[in-house]
Amino acid sequence: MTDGKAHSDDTSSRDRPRSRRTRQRSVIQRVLLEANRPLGTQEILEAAQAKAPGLGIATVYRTVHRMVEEGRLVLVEMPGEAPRYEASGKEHHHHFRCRACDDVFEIQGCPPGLGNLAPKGFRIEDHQVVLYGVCPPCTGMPG
Amino acid sequence: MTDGKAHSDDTSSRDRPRSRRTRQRSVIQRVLLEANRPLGTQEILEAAQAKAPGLGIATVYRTVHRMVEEGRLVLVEMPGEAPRYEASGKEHHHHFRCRACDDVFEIQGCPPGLGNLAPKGFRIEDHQVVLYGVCPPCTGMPG
DNA sequence: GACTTGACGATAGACGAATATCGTTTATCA
DNA sequence: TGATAAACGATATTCGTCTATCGTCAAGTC
Repeated sequence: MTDGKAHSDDTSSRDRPRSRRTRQRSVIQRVLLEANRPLGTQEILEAAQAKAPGLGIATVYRTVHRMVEEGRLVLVEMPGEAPRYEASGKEHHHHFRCRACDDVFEIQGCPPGLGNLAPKGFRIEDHQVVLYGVCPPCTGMPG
Repeated sequence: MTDGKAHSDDTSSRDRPRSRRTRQRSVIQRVLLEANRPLGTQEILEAAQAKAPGLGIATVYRTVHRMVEEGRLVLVEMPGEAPRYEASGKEHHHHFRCRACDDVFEIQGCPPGLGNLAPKGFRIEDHQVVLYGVCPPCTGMPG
């Protein structure tokens, strides 16, 4: 290691000042961890403002970045759209995007045979599957 | 039809002025149609400038948009990246993105069972698969 | 309660991508 | 070949997202 002195006892929190539990931060964290789907910054802002009026967009970005660094949140990118964030630690899964409400949902499971798709010579390290359609609420179905 | 008078003989070219065959346009079209992979605007610009020095980025955007409208090009979006474009009319396929050179390649075939992934109530209309890894040239392999 | 400083909200600025503008060039056709 | 306007290159402007700044607020601590 090159830097990281003082109270550095963990690689992932090198010399960051001690963090405080503020109302805004708790609300944003709760919103993200309780949502069972990835949220964008604007969604986070609106959901959080319902519980903490006046909360600003800068705080959303600050908190989200911090949580990503801490490993509590993962970045979810959908083609052609702004980043979303979801709680980390979940099982391997993919996403479904509703074309009616634009929400993104988690889809458990993974299609087999993905590793055999690419021709010889390609080294496959990872993959991402995105399903598009209409979610249950938007089809009028209960669930 | 509501508008479209004069020389309108095709729905897809309603009242657009007659197009001209210019050097720039031919070069851009050739670059795109001969590439066997989706290209971004910057890639298109650089490849086209090799054959038509001085060609500007505005012309790339103009030509690409026109070709998309004409149905000769389709938009290819990868998560978290700027749009790419590829020749249309190809069979259903997906893409592989090399993490070494950032190029995107076409992958024929499609994993089975994608329609069964989503839970009951979700109506699946479409899907997209993205593979990540290292392409043959970047692994040092011939092809 | 008072002090220290991390965190806040507001907002200006940065940034990359895309579009609009405009004077010049040139494809097309009589 | 000359007239017309489509297309061009350069570049200013816009746009959405994200970051930096800064004065104020308040969490944590003694």
